[in-house]
Amino acid sequence: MFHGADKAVEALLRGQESATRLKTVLEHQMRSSVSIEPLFDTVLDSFSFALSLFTSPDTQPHRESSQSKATPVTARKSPKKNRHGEEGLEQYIHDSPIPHQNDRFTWRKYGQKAIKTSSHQRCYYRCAYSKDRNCKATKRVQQIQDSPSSVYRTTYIGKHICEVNAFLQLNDDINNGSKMIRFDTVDQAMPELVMPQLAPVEQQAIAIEEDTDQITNLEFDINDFLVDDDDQLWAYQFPPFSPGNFMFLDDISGFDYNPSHV
DNA sequence: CTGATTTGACCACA
DNA sequence: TGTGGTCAAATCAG
Repeated sequence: MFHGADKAVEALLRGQESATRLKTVLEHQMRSSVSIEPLFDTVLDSFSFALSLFTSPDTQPHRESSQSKATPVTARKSPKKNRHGEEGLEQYIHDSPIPHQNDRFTWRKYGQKAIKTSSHQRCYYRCAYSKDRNCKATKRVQQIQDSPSSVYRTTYIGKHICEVNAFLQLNDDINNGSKMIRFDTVDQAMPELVMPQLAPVEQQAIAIEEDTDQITNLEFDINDFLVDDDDQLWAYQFPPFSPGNFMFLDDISGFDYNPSHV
């Protein structure tokens, strides 16, 4: 096997788990309000991630699907300082047929400009919490290919500080007796916070009425799988959706997932 | 009324 | 000096 095989296996397991959930949702679709699109995306992303490990085991894989692709750009040819003198900010490019909007973060448009090399205008967005939480993350969206096969390029620049700040604030506010698990430190999670997320499956509560009149409550979150302290693959590759990197023990009671057993 | 978007002007860099 | 990125006032929408 190659370096990263364990990660590939985990990705495949993750895809399998999402497919199973998708099946459950589809079987009860008529009575469920849960969106299945995030689950589709999760399945596709998981398999794409695993495949990328097989095809380029020695490099940090980037996620790619039939509909879109995302490419981290860590080294700019000539890091251009912005007007505040910051340079070398991490970039992440995401190409898709539609503008990449469902990326968990809240953006505020602050500019739009015609670009000389393109017939389409470029839109500039910054984190909606840029002022409140001093978050410097920005993104640019530009159509780089005309219809019918139009392609929108979303370039994420900088790291989201807002979630960390929100987490710290939340930590101060938490005074109840709930037990938490920290998956990693804030600093460890930080480098990837700007990256596009796996299908942003928000905390969804499904109330599915079974044929047997049995009520089953399925409450899940992608991050519920980030329980392996020894291998922080998913915490690194797919940062959590909730502020900070913690979850309540109540959420994972009965959880029985251990990749090392596979 | 408030928050979000638009848009022309300004600024920094190559 | 041209180009791309950001600012901020004006405008729009809920």
